[in-house]
Amino acid sequence: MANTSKRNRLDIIDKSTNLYWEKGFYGTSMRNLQEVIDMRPGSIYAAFGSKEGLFKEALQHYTQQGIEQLNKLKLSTGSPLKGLKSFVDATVITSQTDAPSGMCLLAKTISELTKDNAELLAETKRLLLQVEKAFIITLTEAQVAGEIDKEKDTTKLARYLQVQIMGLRIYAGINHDKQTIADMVNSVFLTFEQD
Amino acid sequence: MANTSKRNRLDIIDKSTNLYWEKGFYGTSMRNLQEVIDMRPGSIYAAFGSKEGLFKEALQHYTQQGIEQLNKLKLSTGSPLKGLKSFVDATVITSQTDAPSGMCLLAKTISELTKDNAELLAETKRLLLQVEKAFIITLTEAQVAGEIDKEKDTTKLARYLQVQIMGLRIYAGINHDKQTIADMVNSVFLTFEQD
DNA sequence: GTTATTATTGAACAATCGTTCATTTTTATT
DNA sequence: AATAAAAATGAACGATTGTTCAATAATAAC
Repeated sequence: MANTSKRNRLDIIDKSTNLYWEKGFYGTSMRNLQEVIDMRPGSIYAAFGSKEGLFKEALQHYTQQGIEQLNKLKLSTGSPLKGLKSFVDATVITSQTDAPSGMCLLAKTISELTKDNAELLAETKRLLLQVEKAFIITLTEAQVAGEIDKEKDTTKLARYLQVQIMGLRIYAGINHDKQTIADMVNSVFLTFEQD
Repeated sequence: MANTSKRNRLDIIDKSTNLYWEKGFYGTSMRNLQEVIDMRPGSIYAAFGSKEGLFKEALQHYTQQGIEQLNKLKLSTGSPLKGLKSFVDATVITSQTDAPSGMCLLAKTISELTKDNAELLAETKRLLLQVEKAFIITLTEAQVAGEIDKEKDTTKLARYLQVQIMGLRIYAGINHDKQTIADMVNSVFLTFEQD
C-alpha cells in the first residue's frame, strides 16, 4: 500500500474526508486531493482505485468517526441521553463553525448524487441506516437508565432524531444565530423527556 | 432577448430549473442545459450572462413557484392550515417520486455551494427566508381562523416547519416507505393543533 | 424594399477534468 | 552488497469544462 512509512492510510483518508466534506464529491477535483494529501495521481489510484473509491472510504471513515464520538460522549457524561445531547450539540452547533462544512456529509451526499452514482448512493444510505441503529441503541439504553419513557418506540425516535439533525444543520446554514439553533436543539430533547 | 417568439423566457428558465434541481449546480454542465433548453451557448450567455446568472434565475423561479403553489392550496382547501398541510404533503411525499429531485432545491444549493459562490449562497439564503415569511403569514392566518393556538410564536413555528420539511425530504431519500414518511408529516401537524 | 438593429449560431478557446503508465525510487529479501 | 518486489512519481492522454466572438439569420424601422 501507498505511503505506509511516514503517513498512514487513515491519515490520508481523514484529510480526504475533510476535503470532500467541504467541497462535495463533484466539487472536489483529484488535483485538490493531490495537494491536500500530498500524493501523486499514480499513488492515489494504486491505493484507492478511483475518485469514487476514495470517496467511499471517506464516507465510511466519517460515519465510523461519528459513531465513535457518540460512544465516547456517552461514557464521558455517564448517561446515554446526556451523551446523545452533547453529540447533537457538537454536530449541529459547534460543527457549524469548526467543521469543514456545517452539513452532515452523508446528507450532503444524498442530496448531491443522482442515479449516475448508484453505488455510492447505496453506500451512503447504508451508512445513514448504520447511524440510525446507533441512535436506536442509545435511546434504548436511555430507556433502561430511566431517562426516557419505556413505552416509546425507539425506532421512531431515532428517525425523528435523524430528521431533526439533518434539518437543523441545513437551517443553521441560513440562520447563524447560535442561541436560536441551541434553543431548537433543546426543544428536540424536551420532546424526549416529556410526554 | 433570446427566443421571444416561439418559447418564452419563463419556459427556458423552468426547464433549466428542473435540470439544476436534478443534477445540482456543479453537476449540470452548460452542454446539458443547451440540450434541454435547445439553445446555443451564445444565446444563453446573451440572455443570462453566465451559468451563475441562469442558476440565480432558476432559484428565484423555483421559490416563486413554491410560494404560489402554497397560496393556491390555501384557496382551494379554504383553510390556511389545510393548505399548508397539502403543501407539505406534496413537497415531502409526492415530490419524492414526481419531481426532478426529492430534495428542496434551496436546501440542496445551501448544502452544495461554498464560499467560492458567495453571491449565489447569499441569494439562496434570502430566498429561504422568503419561504419562511410565507410560512409565518400562513400560520398567522391559521391563528386568525382558529386552527392554531393564538399564543404560539408563528416565527418559531415557521422555523420548526422549515427544519421538518428539509429534514424529512432528505430522510425520504433514504427511507422510501411512503407510509412511514406520511406518518412523520402527520405528527408534525399534530404538534401544531395540540398543546 | 432597403437599411439598421437585434438575436442566434456554432466553431473554437484555454483551462481543467479523471485517469493511465512507463520510469524512477524506495523497501524487503537474500 | 546484490537482487527482487513494491511503491511513488509526474508527464501525458482524451474528454469535458465554462465561455467568447466573428459570422449568419431574423426582425424592426423607415
